[in-house]
Amino acid sequence: VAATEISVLSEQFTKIKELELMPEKGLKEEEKDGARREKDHRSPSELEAERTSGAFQDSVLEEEVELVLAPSEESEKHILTLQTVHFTSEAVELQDMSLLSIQQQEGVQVMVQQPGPGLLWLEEGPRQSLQQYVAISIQQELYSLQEMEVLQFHALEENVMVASEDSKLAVSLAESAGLIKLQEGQEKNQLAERTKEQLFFVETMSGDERSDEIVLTISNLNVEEQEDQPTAGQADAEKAKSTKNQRKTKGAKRTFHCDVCMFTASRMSSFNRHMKTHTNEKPHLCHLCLKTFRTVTLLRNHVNIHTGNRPYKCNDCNMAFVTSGELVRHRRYKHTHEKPFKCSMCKYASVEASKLKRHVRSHTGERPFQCCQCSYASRDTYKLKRHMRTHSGEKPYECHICHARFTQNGTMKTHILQKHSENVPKYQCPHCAAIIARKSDLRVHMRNLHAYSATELKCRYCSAVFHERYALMQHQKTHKNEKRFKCEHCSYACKQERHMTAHIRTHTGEKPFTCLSCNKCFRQKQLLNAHFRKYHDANFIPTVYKCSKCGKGFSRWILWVGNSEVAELGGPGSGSLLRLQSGCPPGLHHLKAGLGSEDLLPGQLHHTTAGTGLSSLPQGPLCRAA
DNA sequence: TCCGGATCCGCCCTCTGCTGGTAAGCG
DNA sequence: ACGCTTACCAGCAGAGGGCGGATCCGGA
Repeated sequence: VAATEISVLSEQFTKIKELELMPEKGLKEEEKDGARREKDHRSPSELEAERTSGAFQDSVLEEEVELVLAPSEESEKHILTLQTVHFTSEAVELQDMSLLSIQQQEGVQVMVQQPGPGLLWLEEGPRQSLQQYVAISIQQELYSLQEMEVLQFHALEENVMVASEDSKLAVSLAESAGLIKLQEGQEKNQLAERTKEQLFFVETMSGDERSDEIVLTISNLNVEEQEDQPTAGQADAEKAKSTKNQRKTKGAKRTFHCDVCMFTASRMSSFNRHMKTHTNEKPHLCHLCLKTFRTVTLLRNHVNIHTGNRPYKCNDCNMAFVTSGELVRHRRYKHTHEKPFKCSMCKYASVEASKLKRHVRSHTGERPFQCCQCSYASRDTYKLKRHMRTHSGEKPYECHICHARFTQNGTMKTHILQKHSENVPKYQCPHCAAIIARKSDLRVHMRNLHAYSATELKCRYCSAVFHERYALMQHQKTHKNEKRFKCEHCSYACKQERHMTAHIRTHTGEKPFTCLSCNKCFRQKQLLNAHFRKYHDANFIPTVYKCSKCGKGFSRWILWVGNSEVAELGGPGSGSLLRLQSGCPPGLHHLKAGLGSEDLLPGQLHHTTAGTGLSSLPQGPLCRAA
């Protein structure tokens, strides 16, 4: 319990209460427990005038609760010690009209409930120690006073000159064995009628000479927040302050208006129930999770979550729900397909209003959920949450087979489908033979190869023009086997430009590749490399392929695959070997120029004589020029 | 006080589609 | 050997469906 001292004009309270207090003793008590004792001989209206003058600006609380009490600046007395304490909600009992409730737990706790005119009552539990606590809650904040024995409360109405002595509620803890209410119902009503101001000032003071009595006086109070430390409680206080129970009579029918939210009700009970929505009053406790609720019905629904009790069962399927609302919604989604919320800009309709609200953002472009780390903003909370993984690096989804991790569940499922599943669906391009694993990639394929191009796509080899890339590529393939590069100086022709470049050097005599070791020059880089390895690389061991028939060695050989394909391997040499079907050389024999294809035996290595090359071999089903 | 309907927020999911990096094929 | 092309792939965002849970309110 803190003992914060504030200066305040306080005489008014004593005048209001008409209490006889001893300033000297009050000062002592104030030093001891922060309670304030002082007289004030002015009326509430005078106080209000001073209040509105706004001179008083001292802070009351030490820590998280900072309030500014507004009465005046004249008094230098210390009025109240306030500090937030943890409040257990045990035995909080409020009635519809309750204004104040008091209870004792570990000592004494005083809880000021508002808004609403009505009762002031106190509930007291067993005293457990001499150290008493008085907790005062003003608009959800809870404050504590220490070592208080006698509590006296005084609720005052704004602009009431002097409150009746009878309206005071004096409670002696020694006497209080249970609930103590205002003693006179008539006085309660009077108080209820007159009490309009919803903020209260709580004043504590010693009650008698024995120094074991403390008087709390609750009166009107302007509670203002520190500018730099707004609190939820204060916000509610302001809301509550503006909330007035307005009973308007129109003929025989009365309506009740809430100034906070414009709610109206025709019945007092409805109005009172509504007004509870503007407070944090939640007296119904779930004993399983300690959550609190405003009504028994809400609590009952909540407890059903714990127990698994789902009383609302769907007749069309085996689903069951805790609340009727869930069942109705489920039936709309799954069975009736009723979608009452329709978009005015498109054909979209939804079961829930929130879905329509979310959908409308796709029309308006509204992105209310801003990322705090980049410029991204999303249209709903989930997308922002998902986006935040890009900053945190979180990858919550793991492939159970290869343990690769992913940021999104869908990405992981695609991964499993593509990498670890059989019979993976493929997507056939409707315009070509391409088969692509993903639909989205097929779309990319279509866009790149089959989309119409406004600009003309010219063939590299002729004057043909196309507007589709795929058609151009198909056309250019027709040039593939053409020896379209023709020598200007002889009849040589070839398919590749680089070959023609090398050939031209035979006419120009150009030998641009020079051996750094012996200055010998070559027309082609490969020839230089072979020269260098053969004559200047000490570690070079030439590979020799021997003819199985005569034992003659050769530096290169030919891979013959099946009956139709020939691939040349190996470097230039004095001759060539020919292997019919790779990896199975039961024997080797020479191939001589002019040898017939019938002499080539499958599975055998053959060779050509030096200088003849395979191009001189006869063409046939088993042997093509390579 | 209770019940049912309605509303709201939040969470998680699927489906979809685009993007950019990369490896492999090809010329 | 090199550059271009392209399918493959993970990352990421848009849109929407469905449900969980809390809350409010009218009416019985």
